[in-house]
Amino acid sequence: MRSNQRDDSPTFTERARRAQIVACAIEVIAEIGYAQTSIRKIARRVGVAMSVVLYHFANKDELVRAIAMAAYRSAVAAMVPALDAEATAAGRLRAYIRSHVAFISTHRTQFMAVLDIALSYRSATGHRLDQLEVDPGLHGDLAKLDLESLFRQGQEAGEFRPFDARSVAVALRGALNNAVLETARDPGFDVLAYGEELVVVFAAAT
Amino acid sequence: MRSNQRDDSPTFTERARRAQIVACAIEVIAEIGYAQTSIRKIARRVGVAMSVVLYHFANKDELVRAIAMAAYRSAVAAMVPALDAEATAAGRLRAYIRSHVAFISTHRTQFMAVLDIALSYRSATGHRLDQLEVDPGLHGDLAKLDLESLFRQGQEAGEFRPFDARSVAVALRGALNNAVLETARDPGFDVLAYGEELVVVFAAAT
DNA sequence: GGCGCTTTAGATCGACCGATCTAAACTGAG
DNA sequence: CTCAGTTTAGATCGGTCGATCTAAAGCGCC
Repeated sequence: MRSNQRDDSPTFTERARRAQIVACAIEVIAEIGYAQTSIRKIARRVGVAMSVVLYHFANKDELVRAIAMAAYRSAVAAMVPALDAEATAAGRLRAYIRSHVAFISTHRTQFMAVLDIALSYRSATGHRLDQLEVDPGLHGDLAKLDLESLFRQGQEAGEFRPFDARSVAVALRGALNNAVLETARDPGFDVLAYGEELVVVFAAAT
Repeated sequence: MRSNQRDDSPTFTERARRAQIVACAIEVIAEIGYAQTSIRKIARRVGVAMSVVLYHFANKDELVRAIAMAAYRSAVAAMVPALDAEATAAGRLRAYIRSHVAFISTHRTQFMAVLDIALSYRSATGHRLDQLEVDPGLHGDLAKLDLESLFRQGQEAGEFRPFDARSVAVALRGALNNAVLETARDPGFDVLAYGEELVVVFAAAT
């Protein structure tokens, strides 16, 4: 029976299974790619019937959302403290790049899976999604990771030259995401050294 | 009957159909994404039976290869002359960025389709492909578009500071590819202005 | 120890996939 | 006009997909 709390608290089994399914789904996506990943293959990896996965997640979209949520939570936990420790915009930019590549190197499969989802996912009408949906509680912390406003703050404080904030943000995000793809292509790629090059490049650029 | 040439010259119908199918495939991929694109949907867009597509292309892979070939050919035709007109490595870097973003803005759907393929495509074992296969005849010109060796040449000539050529190449490729994704997310994104920002950023960085 | 909720396996559904086959329609040279 | 080669439409194949349903098994509480 459920606990005597209000009826919204999940069972122990429920939470463990969901976490197990999410973990296995991340592995499968990182291995064979999101496009080739099916609920059947995830269930096979977990070692249960496919109906079990769809019992714990209403449909495929909800499973994908849970994967993204888990990744965002760990990324925020790794990066936000590093940014909060910096007083200047230039310092926060360095911390953003360094904590980002550090997260990539320590959470490789998780990041690859989420990036693959973000690049592959389309709505029913074929539109890409701007951002994977996350819990409302994460929005505040996610705002701290908005590069464009970080650049603007640095410009207002006179730390940065007056470049186009959006363009440089797009460029840096592209450079960071490409680090994940490069790691997928060549597992020996040194992501941390790459991050230090980015620190130099974007320090000179701003 | 076929022409009196040796038997490898395609019919007029053959070449026209292949070109038509490739063009429609690019449209479909750009609209709904490579993952959701099927031979059936391409055939529907062309207005023929699915078997017609598979009559002109042995299988899906050969069709994808033809799409990539067409895109590479037009990209090489647009970018290589711009690079050849420059005498210095710094000039070639500027020409690379400017001709690249110009190509993106003039061949948007084509570039989006090929990038989508490159990001989505996996081998049977799940590995990404490093590079889409192209005609041997294109390899020479494609080598001129290798950013890493461009950076190395500039360093040997003393034009560039001694940064890690591969890292900066990965960063620039990521920044340029992200321009295509940003355009997909926001059709109003000014790719040419973005390119000028990149010229400034990577001039300062090198 | 039996009851009720949770969780499971397995069968099944309709849909779409890439690929193949057959036969008909088309086309141009003789 | 005839006929061989080219190109087409349409049916069909085996397979995988996400989703649903049913019935049984598991399990904590009384």
